[in-house]
Amino acid sequence: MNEDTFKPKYPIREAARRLNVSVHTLRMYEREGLILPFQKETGHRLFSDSDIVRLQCIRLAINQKKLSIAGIRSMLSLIPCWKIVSCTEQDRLNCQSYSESKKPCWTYNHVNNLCASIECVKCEVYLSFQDCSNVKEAIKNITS
Amino acid sequence: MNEDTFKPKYPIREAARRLNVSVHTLRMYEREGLILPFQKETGHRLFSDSDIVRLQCIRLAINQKKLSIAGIRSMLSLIPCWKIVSCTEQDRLNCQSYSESKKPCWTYNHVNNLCASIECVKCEVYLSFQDCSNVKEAIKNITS
DNA sequence: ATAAGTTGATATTTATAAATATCAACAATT
DNA sequence: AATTGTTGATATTTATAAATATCAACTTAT
Repeated sequence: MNEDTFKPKYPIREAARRLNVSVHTLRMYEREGLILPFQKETGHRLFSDSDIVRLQCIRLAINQKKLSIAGIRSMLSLIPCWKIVSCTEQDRLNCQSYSESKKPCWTYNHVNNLCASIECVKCEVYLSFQDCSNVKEAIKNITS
Repeated sequence: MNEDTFKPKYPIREAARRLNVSVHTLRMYEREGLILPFQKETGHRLFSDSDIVRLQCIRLAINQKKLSIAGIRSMLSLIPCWKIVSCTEQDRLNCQSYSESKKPCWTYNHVNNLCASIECVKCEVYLSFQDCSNVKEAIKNITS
């Protein structure tokens, strides 16, 4: 976890090569809400080392742990983001992600709350769940 | 939710008939940790109306929401049981379910903690998650 | 210029989870 | 007695998610 862990680096083809999956698969994971890669103003994606680790966790969850993409999405939807970014009660009331729970918070278009002023791709919630099996730890931490 | 919601009633064959699945499938769900039906001293299972509802939710999760059994198990593993049954810190330290997070708490053989003196099948944690999509609500409740 | 990227759609392949269907040997229920 | 239940194992079927492979039309990078 050095200083450029989160630095956008690899074009999609290179990321796919490193993960041994197809380019299409990476776009699918994005469409499904599992990842949120950096995009240049031109629309071209650049993947960071953190993204690679995140994707390795996703691959592990699918191939070894036998979770479906929907299952991973459901797990990520349980991250108590409102505690991590310190939402006010009013923020929560205005948050679709808080009231629903079908998609990870970073897949929503946030309006009228704390997250409206944050880019999800740079948000602590997204960045700290590089490893998708850490959701329970997060729940423990906020309740202790 | 009347007084006999949780009363053991239906033999496995009758439960399977009501849910339109095979008897084997119900046993599989149990082996996978998703359900915990009452068992007579003879080993014969009896399913309650609550079990039927629970199983309907499981069927919905698999067939409509596209979760795998492993995915449902992972979701249920995130229930903050230690808050629901008011574990002490020492209870938590002695709890395999707290330290791991691969199976729902009711699938563990509890020793040296609060749950050692409770039958999981009668525990509030198990009984209150009849609807497996309520995990986020539970997380919200304990953090507010 | 060539290579690599984009979106969006569609079609196919592949892998495998989910479910069913079997055994056998035995016990409990009605 | 006949039915329904138990465990445990195995084998097969079925459904479908996951992944790949295609298009086309276009844009960006080197």
